[in-house]
Amino acid sequence: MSGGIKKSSRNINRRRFSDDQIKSLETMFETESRPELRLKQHLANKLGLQPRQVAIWFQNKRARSKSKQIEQEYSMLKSNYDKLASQFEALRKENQNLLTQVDRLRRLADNGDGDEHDNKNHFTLSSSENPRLLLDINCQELCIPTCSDLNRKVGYLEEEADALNMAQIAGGSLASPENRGSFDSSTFLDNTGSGSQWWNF
DNA sequence: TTGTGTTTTATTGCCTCC
DNA sequence: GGAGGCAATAAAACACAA
Repeated sequence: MSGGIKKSSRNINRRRFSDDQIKSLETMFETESRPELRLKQHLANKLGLQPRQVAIWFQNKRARSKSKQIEQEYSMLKSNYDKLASQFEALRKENQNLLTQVDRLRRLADNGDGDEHDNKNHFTLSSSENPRLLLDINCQELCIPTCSDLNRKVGYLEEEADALNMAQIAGGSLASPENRGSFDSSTFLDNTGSGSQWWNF
Protein backbone atom coordinates (compact mmCIF):
# COMPACT_ATOMS: atom_id res chain seq x y z
CA MET A 1 0.00 0.00 0.00
CA SER A 2 2.75 2.43 0.89
CA GLY A 3 4.22 4.09 -2.16
CA GLY A 4 1.86 2.32 -4.51
CA ILE A 5 -0.50 4.14 -6.83
CA LYS A 6 -3.87 4.11 -5.26
CA LYS A 7 -7.17 5.61 -6.10
CA SER A 8 -7.34 8.88 -4.29
CA SER A 9 -10.50 9.64 -2.48
CA ARG A 10 -9.68 13.31 -2.86
CA ASN A 11 -11.83 13.57 -5.98
CA ILE A 12 -14.73 11.95 -4.25
CA ASN A 13 -17.14 14.29 -2.59
CA ARG A 14 -16.91 12.51 0.71
CA ARG A 15 -19.48 13.43 3.26
CA ARG A 16 -20.31 12.02 6.60
CA PHE A 17 -23.53 10.10 6.74
CA SER A 18 -26.53 11.87 8.17
CA ASP A 19 -27.82 11.14 11.65
CA ASP A 20 -30.80 9.29 10.21
CA GLN A 21 -28.58 7.17 7.99
CA ILE A 22 -26.34 6.34 10.93
CA LYS A 23 -29.34 5.53 13.08
CA SER A 24 -30.74 3.11 10.51
CA LEU A 25 -27.37 1.47 10.03
CA GLU A 26 -26.87 1.15 13.80
CA THR A 27 -30.32 -0.39 14.19
CA MET A 28 -29.59 -2.92 11.51
CA PHE A 29 -26.19 -3.66 12.99
CA GLU A 30 -27.78 -4.52 16.32
CA THR A 31 -29.81 -7.30 14.74
CA GLU A 32 -27.35 -8.35 12.04
CA SER A 33 -23.72 -7.32 12.12
CA ARG A 34 -22.96 -9.17 8.89
CA PRO A 35 -25.93 -8.68 6.59
CA GLU A 36 -26.35 -10.46 3.29
CA LEU A 37 -25.85 -8.69 -0.02
CA ARG A 38 -29.59 -8.33 -0.63
CA LEU A 39 -30.10 -6.72 2.74
CA LYS A 40 -27.23 -4.33 2.14
CA GLN A 41 -28.65 -3.39 -1.23
CA HIS A 42 -32.07 -2.84 0.29
CA LEU A 43 -30.59 -0.67 3.01
CA ALA A 44 -28.55 1.27 0.46
CA ASN A 45 -31.67 2.01 -1.60
CA LYS A 46 -33.56 3.05 1.48
CA LEU A 47 -30.83 5.38 2.70
CA GLY A 48 -29.74 6.75 -0.65
CA LEU A 49 -26.28 5.26 -0.42
CA GLN A 50 -24.23 3.00 -2.63
CA PRO A 51 -24.32 -0.70 -1.61
CA ARG A 52 -20.54 -0.47 -1.41
CA GLN A 53 -20.81 2.35 1.12
CA VAL A 54 -23.15 0.28 3.25
CA ALA A 55 -20.80 -2.70 3.04
CA ILE A 56 -17.86 -0.52 4.06
CA TRP A 57 -19.84 1.02 6.88
CA PHE A 58 -20.61 -2.45 8.29
CA GLN A 59 -17.00 -3.45 7.92
CA ASN A 60 -15.78 -0.39 9.78
CA LYS A 61 -18.51 -0.78 12.36
CA ARG A 62 -17.47 -4.37 13.04
CA ALA A 63 -13.89 -3.21 13.51
CA ARG A 64 -14.94 -0.44 15.93
CA SER A 65 -17.20 -2.81 17.79
CA LYS A 66 -14.44 -5.36 18.12
CA SER A 67 -11.91 -2.92 19.51
CA LYS A 68 -14.50 -1.56 21.92
CA GLN A 69 -15.22 -5.05 23.15
CA ILE A 70 -11.52 -5.73 23.60
CA GLU A 71 -11.22 -2.53 25.63
CA GLN A 72 -14.10 -3.57 27.86
CA GLU A 73 -12.69 -7.04 28.39
CA TYR A 74 -9.31 -5.58 29.16
CA SER A 75 -10.67 -3.23 31.82
CA MET A 76 -12.69 -6.06 33.34
CA LEU A 77 -9.64 -8.32 33.49
CA LYS A 78 -7.54 -5.49 34.89
CA SER A 79 -10.07 -4.87 37.61
CA ASN A 80 -10.13 -8.58 38.48
CA TYR A 81 -6.39 -8.64 38.51
CA ASP A 82 -6.19 -5.60 40.79
CA LYS A 83 -8.59 -7.27 43.21
CA LEU A 84 -6.58 -10.48 43.23
CA ALA A 85 -3.34 -8.59 43.68
CA SER A 86 -4.67 -6.73 46.71
CA GLN A 87 -6.03 -9.96 48.17
CA PHE A 88 -2.68 -11.55 47.62
CA GLU A 89 -0.95 -8.67 49.36
CA ALA A 90 -3.33 -8.88 52.34
CA LEU A 91 -2.73 -12.62 52.63
CA ARG A 92 0.99 -12.13 52.37
CA LYS A 93 0.93 -9.63 55.22
CA GLU A 94 -1.29 -11.87 57.29
CA ASN A 95 1.03 -14.76 56.66
CA GLN A 96 4.00 -12.65 57.69
CA ASN A 97 2.27 -11.66 60.91
CA LEU A 98 1.39 -15.25 61.69
CA LEU A 99 4.93 -16.38 61.07
CA THR A 100 6.20 -13.67 63.40
CA GLN A 101 3.72 -14.74 66.05
CA VAL A 102 4.65 -18.37 65.66
CA ASP A 103 8.30 -17.53 65.96
CA ARG A 104 7.69 -15.53 69.12
CA LEU A 105 5.62 -18.29 70.69
CA ARG A 106 8.13 -20.92 69.72
CA ARG A 107 10.92 -18.96 71.38
CA LEU A 108 8.72 -18.57 74.42
CA ALA A 109 8.07 -22.28 74.51
CA ASP A 110 11.73 -23.14 74.07
CA ASN A 111 12.76 -20.80 76.88
CA GLY A 112 9.99 -22.26 78.99
CA ASP A 113 11.50 -25.74 78.70
CA GLY A 114 14.34 -24.82 81.02
CA ASP A 115 12.53 -22.49 83.36
CA GLU A 116 10.95 -23.63 86.56
CA HIS A 117 8.67 -20.65 86.78
CA ASP A 118 7.44 -18.25 84.21
CA ASN A 119 4.81 -16.19 85.95
CA LYS A 120 5.00 -13.56 83.27
CA ASN A 121 3.32 -15.94 80.83
CA HIS A 122 1.28 -17.83 83.39
CA PHE A 123 2.96 -21.11 82.60
CA THR A 124 3.41 -23.32 85.67
CA LEU A 125 6.24 -25.78 85.12
CA SER A 126 7.39 -28.51 87.43
CA SER A 127 10.76 -30.26 87.18
CA SER A 128 9.15 -33.55 88.07
CA GLU A 129 6.82 -33.46 85.06
CA ASN A 130 7.35 -33.30 81.36
CA PRO A 131 7.57 -29.53 80.88
CA ARG A 132 6.32 -29.60 77.33
CA LEU A 133 3.32 -31.72 78.28
CA LEU A 134 2.45 -29.41 81.14
CA LEU A 135 2.88 -26.45 78.90
CA ASP A 136 0.48 -28.05 76.45
CA ILE A 137 -2.10 -28.57 79.14
CA ASN A 138 -1.85 -25.00 80.34
CA CYS A 139 -2.11 -23.79 76.80
CA GLN A 140 -5.34 -25.72 76.43
CA GLU A 141 -6.68 -24.15 79.57
CA LEU A 142 -5.78 -20.77 78.23
CA CYS A 143 -7.43 -21.59 74.93
CA ILE A 144 -4.28 -20.82 72.97
CA PRO A 145 -2.57 -23.14 70.53
CA THR A 146 -0.50 -25.88 72.17
CA CYS A 147 3.16 -26.42 71.44
CA SER A 148 2.37 -29.42 69.29
CA ASP A 149 -0.27 -27.37 67.51
CA LEU A 150 2.29 -24.67 66.99
CA ASN A 151 4.84 -27.10 65.67
CA ARG A 152 2.31 -28.44 63.21
CA LYS A 153 1.39 -24.90 62.21
CA VAL A 154 4.99 -23.90 61.88
CA GLY A 155 5.47 -26.66 59.37
CA TYR A 156 2.36 -25.63 57.49
CA LEU A 157 3.23 -21.94 57.51
CA GLU A 158 6.77 -22.61 56.46
CA GLU A 159 5.45 -24.60 53.51
CA GLU A 160 3.08 -21.77 52.70
CA ALA A 161 5.89 -19.25 52.91
CA ASP A 162 7.86 -21.35 50.45
CA ALA A 163 4.87 -21.45 48.15
CA LEU A 164 4.52 -17.68 48.37
CA ASN A 165 8.16 -17.22 47.63
CA MET A 166 7.82 -19.45 44.60
CA ALA A 167 4.80 -17.46 43.50
CA GLN A 168 6.80 -14.27 43.86
CA ILE A 169 9.58 -15.68 41.76
CA ALA A 170 7.13 -16.87 39.13
CA GLY A 171 5.27 -13.58 39.16
CA GLY A 172 8.33 -11.37 39.11
CA SER A 173 8.11 -10.34 42.77
CA LEU A 174 4.49 -9.31 42.76
CA ALA A 175 4.67 -8.24 46.36
CA SER A 176 7.07 -5.41 45.67
CA PRO A 177 5.15 -2.28 44.76
CA GLU A 178 7.59 -1.21 42.08
CA ASN A 179 7.09 -4.45 40.20
CA ARG A 180 3.40 -4.90 40.71
CA GLY A 181 2.53 -2.99 37.57
CA SER A 182 4.57 -5.31 35.45
CA PHE A 183 3.17 -8.47 36.93
CA ASP A 184 2.05 -10.78 34.15
CA SER A 185 -1.62 -11.45 34.69
CA SER A 186 -1.28 -14.71 32.83
CA THR A 187 0.18 -16.08 36.06
CA PHE A 188 -3.36 -15.89 37.39
CA LEU A 189 -5.18 -16.51 34.19
CA ASP A 190 -3.19 -19.25 32.53
CA ASN A 191 -5.10 -22.01 34.21
CA THR A 192 -8.24 -21.14 32.30
CA GLY A 193 -6.94 -23.31 29.50
CA SER A 194 -8.40 -20.92 26.96
CA GLY A 195 -5.07 -20.38 25.27
CA SER A 196 -6.17 -16.85 24.40
CA GLN A 197 -3.34 -14.34 24.48
CA TRP A 198 -5.19 -11.23 23.40
CA TRP A 199 -4.24 -9.40 26.59
CA ASN A 200 -0.63 -9.31 25.45
CA PHE A 201 -1.22 -6.33 23.18
C1' DT B 1 -7.59 31.32 13.14
C1' DT B 2 -4.81 27.56 13.42
C1' DG B 3 -2.51 23.54 15.00
C1' DT B 4 -3.48 19.09 16.71
C1' DG B 5 -5.87 15.05 18.04
C1' DT B 6 -9.90 12.06 17.13
C1' DT B 7 -13.46 10.00 14.38
C1' DT B 8 -15.32 8.44 10.19
C1' DT B 9 -15.29 7.03 5.41
C1' DA B 10 -12.76 4.69 1.95
C1' DT B 11 -8.83 1.95 -0.19
C1' DT B 12 -5.62 -1.79 -0.52
C1' DG B 13 -3.81 -6.23 -0.04
C1' DC B 14 -4.16 -10.59 1.82
C1' DC B 15 -6.77 -14.62 3.32
C1' DT B 16 -10.50 -18.01 3.44
C1' DC B 17 -14.39 -20.31 1.66
C1' DC B 18 -17.23 -22.22 -1.81
C1' DG C 1 -11.14 -17.82 -9.47
C1' DG C 2 -14.50 -14.76 -7.54
C1' DA C 3 -16.83 -12.94 -3.42
C1' DG C 4 -16.58 -11.30 0.93
C1' DG C 5 -14.19 -10.49 5.35
C1' DC C 6 -10.42 -8.46 7.94
C1' DA C 7 -6.27 -5.66 9.23
C1' DA C 8 -3.76 -1.79 8.21
C1' DT C 9 -3.74 2.56 6.60
C1' DA C 10 -4.91 7.08 4.13
C1' DA C 11 -7.36 11.06 4.12
C1' DA C 12 -11.38 13.93 4.86
C1' DA C 13 -14.32 15.77 8.42
C1' DC C 14 -14.79 17.24 12.81
C1' DA C 15 -13.76 18.94 17.73
C1' DC C 16 -11.39 21.87 20.52
C1' DA C 17 -7.84 24.27 23.05
C1' DA C 18 -4.69 28.18 22.70
